[in-house]
Amino acid sequence: MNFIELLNDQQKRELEQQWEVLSYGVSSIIPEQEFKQKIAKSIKNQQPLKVKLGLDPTAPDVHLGHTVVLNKLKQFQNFGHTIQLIIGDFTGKIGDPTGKTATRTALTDEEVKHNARTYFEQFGKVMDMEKVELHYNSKWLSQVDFSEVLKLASTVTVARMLERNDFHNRYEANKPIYLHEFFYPVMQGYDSYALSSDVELGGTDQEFNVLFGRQIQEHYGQEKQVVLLMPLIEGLDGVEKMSKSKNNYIGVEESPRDIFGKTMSIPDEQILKYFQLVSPLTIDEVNEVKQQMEKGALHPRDAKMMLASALVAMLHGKKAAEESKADFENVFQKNQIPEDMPEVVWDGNQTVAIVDLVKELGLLPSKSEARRMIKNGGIRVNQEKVPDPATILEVKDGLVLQVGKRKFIRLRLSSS
RNA sequence: GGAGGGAUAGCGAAGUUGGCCAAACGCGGCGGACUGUAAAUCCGCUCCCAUCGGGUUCGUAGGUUCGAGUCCUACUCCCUCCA
Repeated sequence: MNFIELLNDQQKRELEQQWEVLSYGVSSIIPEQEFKQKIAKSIKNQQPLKVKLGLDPTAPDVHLGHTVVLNKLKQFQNFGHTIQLIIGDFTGKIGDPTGKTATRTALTDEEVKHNARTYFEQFGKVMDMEKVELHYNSKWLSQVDFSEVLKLASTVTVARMLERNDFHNRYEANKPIYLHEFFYPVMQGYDSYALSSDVELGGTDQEFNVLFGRQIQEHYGQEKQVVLLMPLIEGLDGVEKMSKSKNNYIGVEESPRDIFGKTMSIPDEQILKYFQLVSPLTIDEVNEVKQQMEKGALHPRDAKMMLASALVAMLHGKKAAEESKADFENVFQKNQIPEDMPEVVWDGNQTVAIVDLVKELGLLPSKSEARRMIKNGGIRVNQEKVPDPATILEVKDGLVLQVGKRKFIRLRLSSS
C-alpha cells in the first residue's frame, strides 16, 4: 500500500518536513522508500514510529560520538515518535564479536542496572528521557527455547555470516570465531522483532547487525524495520573516529572548560560536520553558518567558538557556556588566569619545595616530572615562571599555581 | 603430542663478539615558542630520588662473571610449522 498517496496536502507537508529533518545528516537509509512510507503511514494513522537503539551494557562513557545518534533520536522525539532503548543485558553475556573482546566477563545484575542508570543520566543531557521506553533484552531472549533458536539459525547461512567484516577478517587470518558469536546479530535482530521496531539507528559500523533485524522480522512475518546509519564522527585529531581508547573524545560528563577547549582544538575541516551531527542547531542555522564560512564572513575560529558554546550549552546549560567561553578567552587569548579555579586547602608545611608541593597536590605524578616541568618553564606561581627546580616556596593564602597550560589551582591555608 | 621462534620502558621496535645500555628509532604523552585554538610548524622533555651523583629496570626465579638486556638453568606466557 502506498501511504504517501493517501495523505492530504497538509499531511504531505508534514511528511516533507519530517523527511527533511530525519534524513538530514544520515549516512544511509535502508531502504529509503520504505522509510518514507513508514513516516507517511505514521502520519496517516497518527501512530508514532517505534525507533530502536540497542546499547551495550558495559560501563558507559558517553561522548560526542554517541550524541550523533542521540541527536537523531531527539529529532524523532520532536516529531512525537517513540524511542525504544534496549539494554543488551542478555547479549552482553556473550560479548560483542569485535575480535578484541572475544571473552567478556559476565556482568552482574546490579552492574547492568547501574550502567543502565548511567546511560539514562548521560543521555538525558541530549534527549528527553521522560518519553523513552527502556527495555532489557534478557526479558525475551531468556525465554527463547532451543528449537526456536534452531529455526532462526536455519534462516541464515554461514556464508552470509562471514560477510560480516569482522568475521571475514578473522576467518581469513585463521583467528578463532566461536559459534556463539554468530548469534550476536541474530539476537539483536530478535530484539527488533520482540519490540516490533519500525526504525533502528546505529553507526555505520553497525550496518551488519542492525540490518539483521529486518531478516528476523521477515522470518516472523513482521513488517521490516528501516535502518538509519549515522556517520561516525572523527575525534579531536580529525582523523580517527572518536573513541575512548583513542583518547580523542569529548565526553558529555566533562567540565564545561574541557569541552570548550577540546572543541576549539578540532581541525577546521571538521567544524561543519560537528555542527551538523552533534550540535543542537537547526538545519537552517547550520546552513547559515556554512554560507557565512564559505563567504569568508565567519572566521573559522569564531565558528568554532560558536560551536563550542553550543555544545557546552547543550551539555551544561547556557550559563556554563558563557563562563567557559570567557575563561577560554582569558587563558588562551589574553594569557590570563581563569575567573575561578579549583581551590585546594594546603595543610602542609608553609615553607615547601615547589617540587614537593606540586607532587603532594597530585598535579604531577613524581618529583622528577615536576623538575622536568620547571626546566621546560611549565610551572608558574602567581603567573610568574618558576626558574629553578630547587625553588623553595613560601605558601600564602590565595596563591595561584599553574602547571602546564591549563591546570590551575588556588591554594588556601587551612587556618584562614 | 613433536619441532622451532619470541618475550625489551604507554605502544611498536632496535640491541644477542657480556662492560661505552636507563637502553637507538618511530608513535603516543607532556612542556616551550609561535598562532586564530589545546590546529599546523619548530624546539625540548619522556623510570625514580637527587646539586654533583645515586637507586631500581629489559617475562619470572635462580646461576656464571669483577661486570649481563646480552651467557647458563628452570618456570610462565605467546606465536609459527608438523601430527
